[in-house]
Amino acid sequence: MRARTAPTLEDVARQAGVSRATASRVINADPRVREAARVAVSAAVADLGYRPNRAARRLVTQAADSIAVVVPESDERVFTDPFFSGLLRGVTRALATTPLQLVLVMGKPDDDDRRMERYLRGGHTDGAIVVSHHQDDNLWRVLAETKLPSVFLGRPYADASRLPYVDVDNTTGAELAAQHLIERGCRRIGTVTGPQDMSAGRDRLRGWTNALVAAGLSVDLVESGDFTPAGGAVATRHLLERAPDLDGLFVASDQMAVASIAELAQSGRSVPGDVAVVGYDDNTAATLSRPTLTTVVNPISEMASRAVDLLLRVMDGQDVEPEVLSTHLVVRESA
Amino acid sequence: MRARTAPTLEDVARQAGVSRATASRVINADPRVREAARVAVSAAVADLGYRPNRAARRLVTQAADSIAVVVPESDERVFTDPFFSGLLRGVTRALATTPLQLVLVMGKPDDDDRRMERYLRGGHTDGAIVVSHHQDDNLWRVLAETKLPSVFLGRPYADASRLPYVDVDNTTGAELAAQHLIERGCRRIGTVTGPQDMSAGRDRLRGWTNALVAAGLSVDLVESGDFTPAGGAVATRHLLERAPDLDGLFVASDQMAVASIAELAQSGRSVPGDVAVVGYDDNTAATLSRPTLTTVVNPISEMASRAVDLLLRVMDGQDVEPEVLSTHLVVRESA
DNA sequence: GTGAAAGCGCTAACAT
DNA sequence: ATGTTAGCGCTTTCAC
Repeated sequence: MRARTAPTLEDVARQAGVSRATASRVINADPRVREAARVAVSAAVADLGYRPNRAARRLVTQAADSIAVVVPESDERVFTDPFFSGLLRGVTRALATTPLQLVLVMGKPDDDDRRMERYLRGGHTDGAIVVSHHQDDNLWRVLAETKLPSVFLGRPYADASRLPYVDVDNTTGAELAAQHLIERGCRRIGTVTGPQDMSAGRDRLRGWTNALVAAGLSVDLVESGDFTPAGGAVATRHLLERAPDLDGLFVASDQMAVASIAELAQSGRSVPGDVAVVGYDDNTAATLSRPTLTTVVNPISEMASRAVDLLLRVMDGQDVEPEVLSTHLVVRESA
Repeated sequence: MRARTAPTLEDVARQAGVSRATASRVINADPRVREAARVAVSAAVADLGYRPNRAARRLVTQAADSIAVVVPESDERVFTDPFFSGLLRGVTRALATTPLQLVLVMGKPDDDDRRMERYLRGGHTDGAIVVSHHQDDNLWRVLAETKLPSVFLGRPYADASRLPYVDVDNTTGAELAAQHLIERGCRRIGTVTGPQDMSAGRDRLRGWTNALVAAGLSVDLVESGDFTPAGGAVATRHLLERAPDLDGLFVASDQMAVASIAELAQSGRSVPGDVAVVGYDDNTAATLSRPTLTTVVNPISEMASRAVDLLLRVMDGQDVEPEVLSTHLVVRESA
């Protein structure tokens, strides 16, 4: 009859005929243990179904055994935008092979005073991945001060942080999108941007601008969005008022692009017939949309797992370089 | 100058001029402490910015300070289906006012052997909320055996478990949907069901059947889906082959309904002109879809927070009764 | 009502 | 290479 309570390291040691310390060494892969002892302990662990008590380990190592994914956005946004689903999926998968647990920390900075900052400073995690970083977020400062190993997913707005990051080449991505529109024959091309206090938002606007300038087209049709469907709809409406002859549109996120298409339909315009539309992200919204979206791939899951790799290396004390992934366009029905 | 390391209970006690034990009592709201001591300790806590060390507390109380949300589905599904986003949002919010942490446990039972079962048996959490329960999942057995406080979100397939649950009246919801189609004048009405090894799938089929039988219509046009867009598309195609004269369709989830509409369009049929479509869930897919979806409200976030309330009470040793929420139809463009 | 002391399960010096 | 020992920060008897 197996004992009611979970087996402890003590039990393992006794059954293996060694001391607690040796058992601990085996479990933590310390090299200096005899083969025989190693085998005995491993057998005991398997037999007893031993699992180290996390709380006890944390208490003594002062490590949290977890990493935080920090998202300075409302839970509403986080749980509603496919971008974040992809993010969470990537992080979850990358963490699956480690003993690390994922702690999701979200909320606008002002939401609950400085809850996030307190959490980060509290030493509750061994590392952090910061996503959706805005210009005014002082997260990078907190992170630098606490020396908490951390990496940004998406280049931080100001490079001043000197913190490692993984990003995708948003500028080129947006250029690809705009060029596609131009090659299609569009001449009156607008854009609904992402937030201009985020590097992704700015880079995508820059890419769009680059392409239009190169083609000798006017770059006046810019309306700013905030990556939400509602914001995208408003921006599109404004664009239409300013340029009823709009024939091409680059929208900085798929979620906004879907809203744009709805607005366009509302105004009696067909897509891509009257207005060709290119989105950004290539998430579920792109394939669920009618027409399906021509869009730029934003490999969020891959970026997430790369960010985890990077973070693991930082936590290991290694020096790391930022990583920037390349991207490409996926042509579907909308343009 | 503040100390580099976080203040401990010892520090608080010293500053308040009491023993560690008394400080602990104040923090845990033990009634037997003098008012003066209570005030002194509280002041010290505030002054020092003291936060109890979770690991230490866990170690001694043997409690995990966390609850698990158990989803026997692939991470792909969980992070892709808006239903689960709503779930997570509801749980997160309900937990915000407690010191409990959320641990997401997901994966098909066979995915990683019996990882889930091990986790649940391991005593790593103080309670569990089980979502998306299938007929063959033996989770309820594990839960009953371990006596881990738990509640199902969505009635378990077999009531045998005697475990508390919160559910929504799926049968009535589906009836509402079918009745709407009937009142609209549809006479050849089909349905794409949810998985028949889940109570939600069966209840929704039952509701559809009830309504059609009551109206004297044939109930032969049933094709089973699995709540995924791909499954919904296939089922719709089959339905169309069997009944080219289909004029009404009840789809058991919004995600599948969107796929159905795409299939319908593919076959040259308009919605709602040729075929009226009603979905189920009322999540983001419903409003992002073109045409927008007429659908039945599935108040997942509310169910989630109710489930948390229920679980908290179970953890507190109280007896609880299952809760079943009512629902209603939201009429939009698709029917 | 309060303090002293034991101990939760583990790791990490420090011996040997 | 291995055992002994001392805590990590907290709660909880058990005395007083």
